Amino acid sequence: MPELPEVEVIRRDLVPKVVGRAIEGAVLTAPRLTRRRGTPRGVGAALAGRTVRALRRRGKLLLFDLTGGESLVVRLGMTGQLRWAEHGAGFRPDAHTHAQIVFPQGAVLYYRDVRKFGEMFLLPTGAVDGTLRIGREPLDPALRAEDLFRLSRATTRIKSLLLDQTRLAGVGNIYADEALFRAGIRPTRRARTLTRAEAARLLRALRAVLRAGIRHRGSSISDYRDAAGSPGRFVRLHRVYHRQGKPCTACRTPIRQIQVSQRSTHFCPTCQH
DNA sequence: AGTACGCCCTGGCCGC
DNA sequence: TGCGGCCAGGGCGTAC
Repeated sequence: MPELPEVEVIRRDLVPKVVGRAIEGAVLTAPRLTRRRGTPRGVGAALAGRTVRALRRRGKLLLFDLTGGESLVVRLGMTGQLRWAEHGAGFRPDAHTHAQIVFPQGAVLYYRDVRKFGEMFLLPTGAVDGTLRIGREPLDPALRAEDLFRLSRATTRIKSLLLDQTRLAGVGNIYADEALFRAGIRPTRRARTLTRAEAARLLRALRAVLRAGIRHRGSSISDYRDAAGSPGRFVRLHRVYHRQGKPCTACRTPIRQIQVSQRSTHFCPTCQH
């Protein structure tokens, strides 16, 4: 389940591999992968001959900025993986491998996605933000506590608000639960009940947990792998996610699991208010 | 407009 | 051992 930290790890791994290199050709074999409205057939062929000018991340999206003024947008969904291979070493494509982007000297970037929730499409580079209605970057220093306070003036529960990509980009189920625990805020709280002090605490906790996630190369619950195929280590440092019934790291109260907006949600009933 | 919810997809796990 | 059914959840489309 790649969220901001996992996508950032993949981005950092791939930058030295792909930036400045020309794509020789690309084959996209799963029609579902290019299901986005307006995506022409033959996206793969359209990539041939273009050079990757930059590799950026916006929320959970990877953006390959290409010569020709367009960006290849890759959304990994739940189980999407980008895997780098050189001379056939590093990854062998299997039945769940739905795309390959071929670079010079036998290097290939594979896209593998068991559940096919992910997608790929091309957008004009300058139109990415406008087209995708994507929210603020939590790690952007320009985002202030006051901004999060204003964003949270909504009746929805704070957990759902954190997951709303049009408000805040990149936060998924794991990092939302972990950030709320570290901020001492119950996931079921109505967002608009948060005080300025709580919004500030939440932003600090969110940033800390996202940075720790990147530092430990992501959270591998089941499918997440980096570009080299290695799992992340951050799952060992989770304090609530998937720890239901286990003692809270702060007070020993058993961690509870509930549903919030159809998402499994984990929290400490003693530490979070 | 803002919020809620079903659905897409597959593998893994649980219970019988 | 086999198998049906449920669960995981990111994000879109639709309903309210």
